[in-house]
Amino acid sequence: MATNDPEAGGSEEDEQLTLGVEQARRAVRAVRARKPKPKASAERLPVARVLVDKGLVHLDRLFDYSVPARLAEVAQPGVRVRVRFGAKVVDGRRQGGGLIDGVIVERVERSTYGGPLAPLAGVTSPEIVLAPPMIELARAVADRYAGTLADVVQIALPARHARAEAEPSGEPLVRPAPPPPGPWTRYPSGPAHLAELAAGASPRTVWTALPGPYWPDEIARAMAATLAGGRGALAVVPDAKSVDRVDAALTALLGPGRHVALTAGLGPQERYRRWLAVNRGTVRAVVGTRAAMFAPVVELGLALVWNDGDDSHADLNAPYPHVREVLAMRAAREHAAFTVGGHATTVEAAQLVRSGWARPLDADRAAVRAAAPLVRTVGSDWDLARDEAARAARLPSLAWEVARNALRTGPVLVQVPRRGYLVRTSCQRCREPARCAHCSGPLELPSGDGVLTCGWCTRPAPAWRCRVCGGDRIRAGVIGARRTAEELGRAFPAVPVRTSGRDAILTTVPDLPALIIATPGAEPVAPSGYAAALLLDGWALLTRPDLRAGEEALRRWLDAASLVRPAGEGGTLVVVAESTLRPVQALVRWDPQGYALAELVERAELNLPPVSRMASVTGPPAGIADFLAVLRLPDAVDVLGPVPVAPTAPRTPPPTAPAKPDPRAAQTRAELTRALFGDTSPPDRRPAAPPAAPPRHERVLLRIEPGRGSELAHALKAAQTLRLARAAPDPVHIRIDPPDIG
DNA sequence: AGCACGCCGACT
DNA sequence: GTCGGCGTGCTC
Repeated sequence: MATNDPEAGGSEEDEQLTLGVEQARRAVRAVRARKPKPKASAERLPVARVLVDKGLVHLDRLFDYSVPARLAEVAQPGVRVRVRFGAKVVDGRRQGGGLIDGVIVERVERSTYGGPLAPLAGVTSPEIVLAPPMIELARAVADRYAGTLADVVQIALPARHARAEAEPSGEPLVRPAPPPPGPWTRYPSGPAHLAELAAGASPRTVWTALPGPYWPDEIARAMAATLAGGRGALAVVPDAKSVDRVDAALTALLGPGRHVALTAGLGPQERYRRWLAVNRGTVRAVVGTRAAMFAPVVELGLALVWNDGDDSHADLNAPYPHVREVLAMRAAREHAAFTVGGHATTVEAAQLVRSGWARPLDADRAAVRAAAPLVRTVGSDWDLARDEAARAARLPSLAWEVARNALRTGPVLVQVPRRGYLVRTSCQRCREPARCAHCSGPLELPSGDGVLTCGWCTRPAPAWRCRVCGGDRIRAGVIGARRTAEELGRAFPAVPVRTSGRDAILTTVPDLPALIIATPGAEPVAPSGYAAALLLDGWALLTRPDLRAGEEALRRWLDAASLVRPAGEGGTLVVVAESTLRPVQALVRWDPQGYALAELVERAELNLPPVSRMASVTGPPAGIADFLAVLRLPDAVDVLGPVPVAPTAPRTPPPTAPAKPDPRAAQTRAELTRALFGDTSPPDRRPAAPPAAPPRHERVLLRIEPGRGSELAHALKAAQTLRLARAAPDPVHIRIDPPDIG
């Protein structure tokens, strides 16, 4: 067994020390006196290609090292190594160069590098942490997102913890028996789907989950069926709260110890311990939050993502891979089944069905009707509640009456939008977001009485007309806050009020009359369902400046509505939004698929993602100009902009932040900030100095026709690489599938 | 990123 | 005559 610790055994001096101090000193002197003798290399595949763990420098290159004979066996592809990097060669000998970490990507017969190879300094551990299939996946993800292999590996590999590694991982598991279908019997093809998984088949499905509390159990059963077929299963959910629910369902189904939960909240040791159990194949079922998308499940049979529209599924680290995309890539590469599930359907999921890549896994209308609450709408023509306090809370009378009745039988959920939705323009008459006639970008109204201008291509739109209703009057959106929620308490003085939001998230509430006020995503679960839910300020969600505003609003409503009792048990939902709006209609009809499909068709007509692929490039104007000059685009790429970007962070971190801030995320946010604002000099020099003009930054959007996204990513990466190689000033940031396009 | 080598001003 | 400015370039 080779020595594992490079500090103890990596250098020649140390090796000699085991012979005794005096002897060693003599040996060292002798070695130094002698001409440098080529050390014996491994006979087979004497060259290791190493991904070195060093920032931007190496771009996307691997570095070749010779494999000393003593490491020939242990230096397998996928092991962590220590190498000297940055040494200088002075008359045939290398000098200096620090020891840095790396991972062996492959072993080859000969190097393509012209110069002399340095030897591997040591193998950190014989554990194969990045087996070739995982490296190939990481490379594919890097290509898809125009990022580097090193960045993706950084996301995929947890930090090593030596003590966790020294522990045994337990015994391999026996296959469980296939689970009974349970709640899957509510879906016509549910039991058959489980049977397919258990039989080792790999169906790809877009699962529209019935409302109600059964989805964690349904996920657990799909995973258990996959285990029964002798394969592994991976489920990625948006937040720790959801992990806990699926975790509990898995434990109920399989007993303890047959699966692991991977969340950001774990300490380094426990995280690595669980990850190793997965990597070693002793545990073959994983549920986790987004970083788990790379969990090295042995013989993956099912990759599942729940609620893929939730923005915490987009990684916060460059190159910002998305769980749905990564899992789809894994399923395809590893011949595993794939499921994207949720109460809502994203446009991306609809596209998977429409393209034939996946098939729907739905319940029929009768089952939907049996499970969903009664949905009622309150449009703009509210009559305010007659009750004095409800009036003060600006509560529509319908909402007030529904809540008052429901509070006799159980808790009532009140969903209020979070603060901070931006102001953008929409049609005065029909509320359709105003879009540019040329590129479908969002129209913005500069402060004062400016001309309507496209936020993407900067074309003015003086003669705008709504493309839906033909209206020509613009309205600027404003937003309501959570103040409404506080006032609600006064409208129902006898009822306990609890809130669940960003800072203090409740997971469950008792089945007792109470008002539960929550922001989207933070809704607690009531064991027997809420008696009613009020979705307030729906229009504020809908006028958000986001391409996904409608989809997002519907998704949040459906998630909240899924916590309400079925209509048959009196469950009622009141949404305060115009009943003529498409997302509202989709909620009333409980038709998320129909909505997503219509949205997809429209996106296709407007050349918008996900039908077209988009990328954004952000940076100082000089950097953008240079980048565009260097960029060799394939034909049929639209270049939209550049436009100045507002000095705001592109996206707020998800509300699922762990108790301890993730330093990696923080680092990235700092990086992002730097990228957006340029190098901010310390502001404390002159306390009285007027605020410096914010450094200008620009963003350009690039759009390519469907099916050619990889060409765009490739071109962007090539340009970025070229600029980085010559250390061009004014670095720019590339983002594929930017989340914040108007 | 570090850390070298590289070719032009003020010093023992 | 040297020490040293950090401008360009490489790291297997």
